[in-house]
Amino acid sequence: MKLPRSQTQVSKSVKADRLTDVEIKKIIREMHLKVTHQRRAILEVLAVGRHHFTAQEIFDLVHKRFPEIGFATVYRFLKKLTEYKFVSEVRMGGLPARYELAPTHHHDHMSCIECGKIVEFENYAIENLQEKVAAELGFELTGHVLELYGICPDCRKGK
Amino acid sequence: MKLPRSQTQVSKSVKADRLTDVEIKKIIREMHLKVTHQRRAILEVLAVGRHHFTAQEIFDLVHKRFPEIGFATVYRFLKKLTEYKFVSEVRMGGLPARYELAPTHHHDHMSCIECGKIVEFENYAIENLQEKVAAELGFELTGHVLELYGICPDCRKGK
DNA sequence: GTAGGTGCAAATCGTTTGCAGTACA
DNA sequence: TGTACTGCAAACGATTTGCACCTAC
Repeated sequence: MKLPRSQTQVSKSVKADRLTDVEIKKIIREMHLKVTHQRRAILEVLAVGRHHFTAQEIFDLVHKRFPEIGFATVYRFLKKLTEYKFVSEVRMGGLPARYELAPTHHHDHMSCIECGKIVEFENYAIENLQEKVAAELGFELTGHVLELYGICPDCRKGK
Repeated sequence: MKLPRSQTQVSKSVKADRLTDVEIKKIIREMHLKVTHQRRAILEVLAVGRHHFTAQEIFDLVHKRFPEIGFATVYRFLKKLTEYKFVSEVRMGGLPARYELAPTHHHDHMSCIECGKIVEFENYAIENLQEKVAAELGFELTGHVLELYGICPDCRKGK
């Protein structure tokens, strides 16, 4: 196998950036919830670009189509989605939580401590070393959390 | 195979569980702040056992000796201490932040998902790779969280 | 003496909850 | 039809801030 120049891969959205009506209904029904237009709209928003959205951002986007929607609805549904692992919740420092549609592939996060922006990455060398560390400690590795914090290109320029 | 000089170090540091008056004054003065009894009390509390305390816990403990102290003082000083890296702030989920006197050596954690045991380790290769990843993403790295989860030697045997 | 520190209370911010009305199955 | 869902507003908990009074230097 040919090794790429860098072992770090920034995940590009090779994933579909929208969910079909059928997929949306399936997700909601799997949680034993009723399919409402608010919930559909929230899932549609989450699928766009598969970014990491704050509850506020999701609210704003859904609000454009359903001006009557309330924050409570957004939070309540995000909580359910998180419980059922359909979305993953990322919290950084004191910043508002960010939500992303559960990724199909494993990845870690690099977050900007100033603006909260999150970039996904995958680094095979680090993953391998984690296995090695666990083995040296006599552990059977079952999972990990790796979050890098720093200042993103934009915020560095902005200073 | 014989394990070569491993890059993974299990930390065994024996830290003092109290700070001397001189050390406390030194810390405060390095931040260009005035030495008040409130600030001394907060540092003394943080040194006890070197646990991870919430602001509330620190407040409670200091409050026993200085019933007049306010939350604002605790938070304001913790913020300064964090800025100057004398304490590290750990935030988990939506839970209140926890503060610990900055350990002399950086370390990460490997936790057993069955018995909860935590082993500290330090792996320079991983640390270096994290720097590399951040650089590739254009970020200035300021910190990270690496938690490995798995089953410890004892629990593996026990099965 | 004076700049900086303090306690208090009110303000803020993200998030949660109670409730009365609404809509999906 | 009935129960789950919704929007609203108020409640919440952690943290921050404004301000008049103190205190270390």
